[in-house]
Amino acid sequence: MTVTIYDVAREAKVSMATVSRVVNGNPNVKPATRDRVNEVIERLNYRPNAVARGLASKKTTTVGVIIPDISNMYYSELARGLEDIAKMYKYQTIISNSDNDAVKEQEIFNNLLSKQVDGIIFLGGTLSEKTADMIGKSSVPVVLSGTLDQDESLPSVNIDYVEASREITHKFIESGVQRFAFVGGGYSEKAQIDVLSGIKSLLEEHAMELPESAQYIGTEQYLDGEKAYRVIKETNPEVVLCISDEQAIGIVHAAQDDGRVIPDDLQVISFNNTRLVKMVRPKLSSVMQPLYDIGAVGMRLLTKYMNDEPIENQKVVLPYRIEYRGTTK
Amino acid sequence: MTVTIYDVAREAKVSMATVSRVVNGNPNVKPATRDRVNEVIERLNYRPNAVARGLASKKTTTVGVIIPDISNMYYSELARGLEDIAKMYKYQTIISNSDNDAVKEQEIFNNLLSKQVDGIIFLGGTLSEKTADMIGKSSVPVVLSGTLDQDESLPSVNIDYVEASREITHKFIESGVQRFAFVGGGYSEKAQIDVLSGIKSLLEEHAMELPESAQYIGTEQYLDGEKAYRVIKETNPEVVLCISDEQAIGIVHAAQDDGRVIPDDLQVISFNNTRLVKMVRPKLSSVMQPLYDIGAVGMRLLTKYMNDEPIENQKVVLPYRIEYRGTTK
DNA sequence: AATAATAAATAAAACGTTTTCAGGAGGAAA
DNA sequence: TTTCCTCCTGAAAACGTTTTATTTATTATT
Repeated sequence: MTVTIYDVAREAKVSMATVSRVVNGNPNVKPATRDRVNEVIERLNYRPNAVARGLASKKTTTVGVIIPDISNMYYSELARGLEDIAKMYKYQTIISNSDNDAVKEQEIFNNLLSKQVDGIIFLGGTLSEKTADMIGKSSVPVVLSGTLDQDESLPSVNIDYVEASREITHKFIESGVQRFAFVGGGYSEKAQIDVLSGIKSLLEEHAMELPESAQYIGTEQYLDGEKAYRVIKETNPEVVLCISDEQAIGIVHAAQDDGRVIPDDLQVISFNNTRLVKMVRPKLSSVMQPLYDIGAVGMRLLTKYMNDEPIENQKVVLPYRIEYRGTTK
Repeated sequence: MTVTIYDVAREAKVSMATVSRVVNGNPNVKPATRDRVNEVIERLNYRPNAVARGLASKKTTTVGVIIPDISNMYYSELARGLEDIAKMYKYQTIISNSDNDAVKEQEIFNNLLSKQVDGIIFLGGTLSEKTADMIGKSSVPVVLSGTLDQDESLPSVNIDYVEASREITHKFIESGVQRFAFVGGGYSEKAQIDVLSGIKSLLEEHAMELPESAQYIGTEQYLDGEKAYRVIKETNPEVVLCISDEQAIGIVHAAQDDGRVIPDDLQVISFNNTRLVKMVRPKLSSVMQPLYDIGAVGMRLLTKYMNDEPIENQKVVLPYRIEYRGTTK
């Protein structure tokens, strides 16, 4: 039925080994033989069975991707970067949604190992201790894209949220802002912690503080942004730093519905930087994260591990840029 | 190093065949034996090698997904639906971006076959003749989600764009609209053709027509929407039907910048229905497509093919709902 | 208690490759 | 001519399962 390497060998009057060499571009084969084999391959329309190949060679040219939610713009952008680079290096990607749930992550991880993937990319806003443990013990290389583990010992690609947060806070303090608010939530727990610590550290330096009541942790969705506004307005903030774009937009609209003028009465800036930021009026000020690149660089790093290339930097920090658009003064 | 079925067999003092039966839940094994084997599996932390399994059984419990662009909200929503159902049926998904390019589709398809996937889901706005051909000849089942082939002979899941388009056009004609415009482009060629045919057929019934100059075909992105506005404004349309949400939002903003009031001076309605529609002001009127379900139902259909279950309907048409929000009167 | 029927277990082949090791064909060097 | 390389090629083992055909153990039937 299906044509195997054996059929090709017989037809070309060579051994399977030779066919295998031709298929894999091994130079140890006489050009004449090579041509003959290739002709037969063409004629029989032979397509190597990657499963058999994987069993024999212990390499599957497949990488696993653990992602919180592929329908989330932030992560789907990362995924695209990932996949492009994977394809460039001839890898296929098995993608699985985890909802950033430790139990599901564990399940997926085991499934991937059972499928004998050559490496794994882990995306997720939080890295639970259990998950970090599992990754640490992994027999195949794992790279974190857009996350960090507690002790930063795992290979990862990120941006520096603390620094971005400090830079923003600094700018607002300079311009005389007195009352800050913070909105986070959803998958982005790590970002949340870092951004908060950035704000707090800088406020502290200026003998200011961020009251509990000016902090809202929700679900990173648009509707949750509207909810967030109702909560934080109690502290009458002049500016709100918000992790998620969707939430930020929700806040903008809720504020407008409440009769506030953006950015005069309230300034808003977000950290996710999906394409959304330019699709609303006023345009959302945000931290430009190189989402595509975070994925792409992560995958590139993983290929290095998989091919035993030398690693200069197991922890990559990508640059960000802060763009002040319409929602800030 | 890695523990194999053979190690388990030796340790449990049974044959590999018995271990295999236990692992696969085959009932022909004495409870006592089963327990003993399971204990050993647990103790040795045995994890079956899916690659070897795939080779021996000729089933990989893996499905391929050919998708134009995972970072596109429309498709990533489908992908999430897909993957959830796949997971439910114990399948893993290899996802690959095609940009809806026939050559890439061909490449991906061959890679997937070489990986011995049990089935393939094809997503794409257009189905080129070559691609349709390839799918027709496929040795594994293929289901189209959100596309149709020319002669509608392939299994597919869709909504009826023609009907939706006619319904909308009818509503506007009733309300006295005289000048229509249409904006399409990007991956959604099939949708485009259907929506256009819907508009035209209904206009014809009312002795009206859609001039060429009121039709714009671009790239489905936000910025392209602004461009689209500049083109179609020449015909001074009262309403524009637009395939892509992003484009539609671009049109709304461009029109506003041009001093028009939405929806009084210009009404806009779109067909993609991503989460975007509720994230802009005024909220975008749109055809509510069950995106998640188109993916989910497609995958369910595929599982039926893969498991030789009886198929009632190889062509599934899912219901849509038209929601008139802020961008229409 | 003997036999038939059924259930449980095994041995070994098969799946389609890669890879290791060994060997043959030529050609160059001694 | 002999010996030594180098370059090609082939035979066969290995990869870790499932599956088929067979054997052995157990239970039911008379």
